[in-house]
Amino acid sequence: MSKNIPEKVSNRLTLYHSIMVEYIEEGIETISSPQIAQRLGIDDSQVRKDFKLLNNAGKCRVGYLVKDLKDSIEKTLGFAKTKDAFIVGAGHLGLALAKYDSFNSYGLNILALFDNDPQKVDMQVNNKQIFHISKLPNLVERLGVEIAILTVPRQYAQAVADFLIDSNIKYIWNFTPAVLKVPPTVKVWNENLMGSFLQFACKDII
Amino acid sequence: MSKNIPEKVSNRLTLYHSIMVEYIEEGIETISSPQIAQRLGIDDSQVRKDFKLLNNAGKCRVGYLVKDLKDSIEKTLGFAKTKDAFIVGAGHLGLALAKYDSFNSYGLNILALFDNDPQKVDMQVNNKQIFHISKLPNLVERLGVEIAILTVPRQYAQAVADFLIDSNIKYIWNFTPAVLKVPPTVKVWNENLMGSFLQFACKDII
DNA sequence: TTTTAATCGTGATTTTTTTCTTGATTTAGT
DNA sequence: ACTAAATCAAGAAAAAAATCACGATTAAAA
Repeated sequence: MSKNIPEKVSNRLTLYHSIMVEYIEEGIETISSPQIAQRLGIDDSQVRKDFKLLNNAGKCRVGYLVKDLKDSIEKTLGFAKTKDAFIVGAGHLGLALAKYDSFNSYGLNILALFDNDPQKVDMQVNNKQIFHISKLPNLVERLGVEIAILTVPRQYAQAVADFLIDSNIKYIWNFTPAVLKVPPTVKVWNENLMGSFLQFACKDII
Repeated sequence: MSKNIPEKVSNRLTLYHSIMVEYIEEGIETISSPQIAQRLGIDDSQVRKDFKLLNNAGKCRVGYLVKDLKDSIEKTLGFAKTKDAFIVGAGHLGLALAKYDSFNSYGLNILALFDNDPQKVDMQVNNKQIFHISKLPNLVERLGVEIAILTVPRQYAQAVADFLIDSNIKYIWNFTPAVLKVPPTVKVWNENLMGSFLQFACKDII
């Protein structure tokens, strides 16, 4: 991904992408920036600026080709390039993510889950096996997996993260509310469910 | 929430909050902006600016009082004010969110779940009952619930959202990848799992 | 006490992001 | 053809956010 896409932009790009998928399903071939802008409650020149970033020219009075937009969003966001990942923590959230097929169409390939609960080990979820956590280091090495999706309870988050780092995991998508301590070689992405919700709620609901 | 807290700030506030919780557990009473900044990989003056927004003064050479910071973050983000919500869609994600106890401590109170699958109806999840979706309008009215957390499959998202809106739901926290069409009286918050992940992944993993 | 180093507070600067504006283009209607 | 309306493109302007810089404060060490 040569270009450095700002967080806000990549967020909007995925929203645009969803709209493109919808338009394709409905057989609509072109879409204009005001249409999209109105749908998302943003400015239409914002939409055009974002599309320009994709090097995707529109046609005056007509708009953009839905198919082309969808393709270049996918290319820009790297959907095409599949990335393998492990889910660590086969609790409810872990299982939910394992079943979340959208990941696949967005280029994130969940290979397996890990847990320390013997009852869960060897179960299958959405064709993915749950392994005992002790098997992780070996599988990381054999499969060259760099990404872990962390869905364990908060109190174990740091200890498990340390274990993942020892096992050579390079990227942690952190769904726990803990703020992980990691060395500079490891990148953490905090999925901050409450943060984004509070922002939403605070604006209106008092 | 009188003040209009920008999205990025409220995001950082929840991260600060997690760190405060951790410090309290460890019995540490003060924390400095450089400590926090280093942990999150951001600038320390940024942290101070955010704290200033909370009207929370620090002490030179010492830092801020952890307890005070935690309290004022909670006050500012409205943790104190409990908000009731329904989860619509008792699939894996819906069940996971129903079990996610952090919601409660952040002031979001899940009252019940709804689904159209007769097999799921009347089950209990984390002390919350699953009702048939047809019961929703009545319960919205009786309990005065304004928030729905939407976790149905994408293809039903718009239809279910329309139903929620007819039932007088005012805020939709949308976990589906669909971009909902709603009237201006209804606010949608898109939880864009892939968007935030792609942003993370794009930066490094190519 | 005096010095030193860490830390705060805040105004200035820079960078990033969004919105505004204007002119060109294109389709559809006259 | 000509006109009108919608739309794109792109630069300018404005707004927002992040970073820098530095004086003031304070706790601990010399």
